[in-house]
Amino acid sequence: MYGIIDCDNCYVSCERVFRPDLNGKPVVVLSNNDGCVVARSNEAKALGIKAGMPYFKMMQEFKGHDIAVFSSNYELYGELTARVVEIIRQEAPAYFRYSIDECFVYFPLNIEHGALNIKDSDSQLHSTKGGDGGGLKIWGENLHKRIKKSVGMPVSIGLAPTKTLAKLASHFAKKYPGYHHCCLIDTDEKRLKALKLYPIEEVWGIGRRYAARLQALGVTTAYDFAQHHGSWVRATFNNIVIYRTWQELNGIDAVPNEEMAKKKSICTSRSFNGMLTELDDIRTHVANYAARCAEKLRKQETVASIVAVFLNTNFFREDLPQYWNFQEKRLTVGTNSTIDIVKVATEVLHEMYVPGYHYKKAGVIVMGIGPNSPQQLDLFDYDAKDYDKKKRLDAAMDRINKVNGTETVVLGSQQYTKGRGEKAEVFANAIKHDHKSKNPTTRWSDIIKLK
DNA sequence: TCTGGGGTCCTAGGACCC
DNA sequence: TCTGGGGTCCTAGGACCC
Repeated sequence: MYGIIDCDNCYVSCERVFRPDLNGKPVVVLSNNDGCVVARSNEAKALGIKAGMPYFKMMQEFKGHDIAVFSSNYELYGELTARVVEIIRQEAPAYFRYSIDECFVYFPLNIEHGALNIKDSDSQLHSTKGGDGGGLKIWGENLHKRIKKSVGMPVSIGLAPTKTLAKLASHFAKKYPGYHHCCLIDTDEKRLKALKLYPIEEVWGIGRRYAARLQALGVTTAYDFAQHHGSWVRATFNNIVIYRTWQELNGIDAVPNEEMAKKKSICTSRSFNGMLTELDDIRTHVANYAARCAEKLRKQETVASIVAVFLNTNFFREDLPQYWNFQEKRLTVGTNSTIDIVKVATEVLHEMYVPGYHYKKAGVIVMGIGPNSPQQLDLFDYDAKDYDKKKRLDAAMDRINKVNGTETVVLGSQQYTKGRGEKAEVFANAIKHDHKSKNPTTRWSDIIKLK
């Protein structure tokens, strides 16, 4: 049996942990640069605010409504969701984190004759008879209570024989209060009932394209899809991924369980606050993206041998000339040194920058990722002394930035110079975030004071 | 004026190896 | 007229996820 624990309106719920006065009120959280709506409370959804809606349009359309608005605060969301995962780790026999707000759990159970036979004696579950899986249902309800009480995060829990069915169950847990935040699918009867109530376009693994094709073929619910023969699915789509989804809806465990321990590519990109025309300004941003990529590489103990940069103008501005480019550079030796990656990324940027355009966004992608030890070195061009020096420098920077806060020390090329005599700014300030909350769980200066 | 930022997997086709 | 039988690696494009 699988379970999925899904944080309800995750970012909004994080903000509400320290703003309980906002419970019951419409709340939205914005993307970087306060661009789009990325999270909405149920009240905001009920008003008709759509996901991905540009913030300025929301302000026009919902003028006069009392909507609480937050810039995204990933430091806070990362910390609170880590607490949720820690509780899951304590309560579940096996788990893997799927995204910032979702976590799968796994129970080594067999369903036979409608009863749950618990094989894992260490688990806190109790065997049940009669096919209603009462033990698991109670486990889920208790997990919800514990997370709500200890972290303040409301979660929805779905439990079923496959991950796709568990995701489906969690939607019912969210939608109907009668489930007490936990929905269990442990019989064929419940499975078929759930499938009939579930629109095909909301099935995990069915995106916009497949949904449109299926609907054109007369498939409107998960049930319609599951009822087709497997051979029909294979013949129609000739695609193993959608076939696995079909299997999972029919109760066959088919989607692989891998948790991506190490990223195979790492990307850091941002839209600029406004538009930039000068190479020097863009270079500072790219240096920061590159430095972040290097940090991420070191954190997962890997090196990269390809550094790529992309740069583009503002696609929404049809009145301006458009430019888009992507270029990469391959290195003989993989690296995770901030100095190396910033240097290469800057060189690539120089090659692709064309004056005269209004640039809106850039990004750095590192690829060709491999372990940092043992590492393949260059036979002819290897300076061991330099390599060790950079390694020690990076380690020192990481340590200082961890203890004293991000960007306490950065390379000179990462500093934004405002003008003569003015203090240079750091990366975090280059992004617009007019409605950002504080970080009471990670910064002493923001700690909550009780009266 | 203002429009996010990350990732993964699969497949087909081409280049190359013996 | 007839033109082998295995492989690997890489890339681009298309789909999906949060």
